Amino acid sequence: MHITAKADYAVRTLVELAAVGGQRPAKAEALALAQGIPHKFLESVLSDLRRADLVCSRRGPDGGYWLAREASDISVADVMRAVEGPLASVRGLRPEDAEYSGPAEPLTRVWLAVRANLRAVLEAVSLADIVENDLPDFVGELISEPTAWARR
Amino acid sequence: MHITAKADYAVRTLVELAAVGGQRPAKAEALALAQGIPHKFLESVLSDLRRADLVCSRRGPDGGYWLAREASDISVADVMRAVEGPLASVRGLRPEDAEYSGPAEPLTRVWLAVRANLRAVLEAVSLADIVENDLPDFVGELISEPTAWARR
DNA sequence: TAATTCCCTATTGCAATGGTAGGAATTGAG
DNA sequence: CTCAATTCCTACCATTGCAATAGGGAATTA
Repeated sequence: MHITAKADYAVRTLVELAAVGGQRPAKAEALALAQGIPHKFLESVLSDLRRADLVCSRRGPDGGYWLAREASDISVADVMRAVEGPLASVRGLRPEDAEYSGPAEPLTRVWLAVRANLRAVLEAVSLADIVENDLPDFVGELISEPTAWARR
Repeated sequence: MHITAKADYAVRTLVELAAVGGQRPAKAEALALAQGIPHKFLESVLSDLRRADLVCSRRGPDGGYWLAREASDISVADVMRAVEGPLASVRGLRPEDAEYSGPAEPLTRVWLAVRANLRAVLEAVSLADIVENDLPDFVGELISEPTAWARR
């Protein structure tokens, strides 16, 4: 799984938005500066996020962006799906649509399990969890095992 | 996470190899036909697998490919790492090398948890498990939950 | 020596990735 | 009404990866 720059930027930007709170709109330029993201590139990310109804925006002086929902109601999975497509795909198809013949037939279930385990993390973690630095317990348990840090 | 054609082909081919058993070498052409894979493309996949010491090969009439190890000793993770790089990366970096500042700091741990959960499936399933259609119990449990099939 | 098969290098078409540039549309302040 | 700030839109660009194809060289066996 490759987390692209776009997805990474999107999550970081929304976390930043969640951190500053929704009182006054935050400007793209300020967000870009805060997270070290190229300003014009971030603008295209933000427009994806707006089209996915994750942020609202206003133009003009005192314009900017703010979260469309509460930070606790936006998961990392929501963000990733907004900027990339589905979380998991096999040769461009959804895992359940990948069909196999012969001895490879059980493979579909392997890909489904992969997606389920991906979702288990990405859907469980909200922007609020990140801002408050209070990730779900099972996340901490997952990475406390030494194998989680093995480089391989 | 996108499972590329190359990775998909690699797993299916090795499963096919595991199914026919290691008595006589299997020819690339036959493997390609059995799994519906373009022959010349499969050859390049097989050469990746050979360089990763997952298969052995011999030329000439009665040449072909066979598994370098027992099917129970090769995991899906092994195969995917042989043809794509590391299982998980963030903007080209390993998750533990992705550094964040400010409120996004906990993100590193989220990516580590994602990788850990990916590995949990891919390292646990061996080629033998697939051929025998006897996947680990927790895989069955993962996909028995209805949310595993939600399209979203 | 001939047939078979793997092995290696090169090339191709296409889409995705990660940006950059410029200007039009909207908004608020004076 | 006008000006400045800001988002919004379209287009462009360079590099890389993806999925494949083509052709021939090297090894192996009969």
